[in-house]
Amino acid sequence: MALSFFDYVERINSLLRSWQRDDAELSMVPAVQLSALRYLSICNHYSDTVMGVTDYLGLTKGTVSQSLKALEERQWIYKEPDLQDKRIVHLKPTAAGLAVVQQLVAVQVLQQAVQQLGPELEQQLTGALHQLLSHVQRQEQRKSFGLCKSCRFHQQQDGLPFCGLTQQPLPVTSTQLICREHQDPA
Amino acid sequence: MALSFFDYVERINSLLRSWQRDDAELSMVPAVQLSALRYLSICNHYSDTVMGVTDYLGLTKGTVSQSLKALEERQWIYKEPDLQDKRIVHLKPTAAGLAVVQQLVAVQVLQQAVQQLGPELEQQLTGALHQLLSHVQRQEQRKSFGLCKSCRFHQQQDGLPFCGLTQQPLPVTSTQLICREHQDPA
DNA sequence: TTCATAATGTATCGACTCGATACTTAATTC
DNA sequence: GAATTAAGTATCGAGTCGATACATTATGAA
Repeated sequence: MALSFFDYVERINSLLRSWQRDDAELSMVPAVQLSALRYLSICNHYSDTVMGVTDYLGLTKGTVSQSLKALEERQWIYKEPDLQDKRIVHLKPTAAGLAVVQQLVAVQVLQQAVQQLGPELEQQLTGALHQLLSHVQRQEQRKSFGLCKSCRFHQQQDGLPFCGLTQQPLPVTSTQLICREHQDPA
Repeated sequence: MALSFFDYVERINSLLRSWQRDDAELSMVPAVQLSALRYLSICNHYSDTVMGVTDYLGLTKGTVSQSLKALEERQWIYKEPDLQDKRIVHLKPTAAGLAVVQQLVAVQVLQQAVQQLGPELEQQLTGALHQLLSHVQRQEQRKSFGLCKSCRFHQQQDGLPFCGLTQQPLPVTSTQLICREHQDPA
């Protein structure tokens, strides 16, 4: 009997915790806040809301609302009311917030370790993970949070990216970000 | 730019959280307690202590001591003092505790999804993860928590398993479990 | 042997997370 | 226009978590 995939995930999680605790600057920052901050740095303009973070992190909106409030007090994000829907607030990382994301030790160490695998193994690893999540999402009816450009609603109109779900043109930068409405092509 | 390995890990973590919260019976049980319980169900007799759990989960011993106390109150584990070292207490899952471990939805869903990948992809995935953790462990001087039988101290003596580190014979069942003293072969 | 040091584990405290509940405001539907 | 739905906030209690202090037992050196 060998270690299961679940065991590896648990092990990696423990390592992530350890790295964060050993980080002199960020050890006092709750892990959820950093996860939310990182999400906000890689999600598109349809997804940078309280509910977006809520779905992504798998928590309740009350909990998330509090963590985001803390992030705002740290001045790592700021809020911007939506122009169309007055219920919605967009959450955007500040320059300081982005700097924090880029200094996350966990991301750096993992990235370095992945690179040591070499391009083939890295390809196999992320490919298998992608497929795995795809299966899970299909079976469980969960959101996939995939890249905008890999979405079944992603289109081109007059040479510019366009979202077939919202029927709106897309900022070019959005297509490289993840979206809470993402659906794999059939 | 595609999703990074870190992104996949974060995504899987969110799913794990969601599954646990949706679990009718276990949603009230803190995730740390379940992680500790599962660890105790797959670790050998050198590792089933407060410090073993502490190292594995990447927390402090005070925190872990509390969670284990809660597990004991649920009667999912029981304590057994060490015969040689009177400071040490061994933590063993009860029958009820083992039943809980085997009903963890997260483990089941992930296992099912991995199986859908097929044997080759599964092999690639776990192989890459194993190598990845190996690199990380070497660079960061962290514990690897690998399988007893894959340890550089694992030996045979009179046809029976033997630990070269503790200089003690090993129960046959231990060799299939993970150990906090595990070291990869040079 | 004896005394200092280290290791395992527990107890307590305060800051914080997290889910549950209740609530406000705004959009949508009928 | 009323009912319903959705986004977000506020508050509360149980529990996590790190820090600190402490008790007990091992270990190692003088």
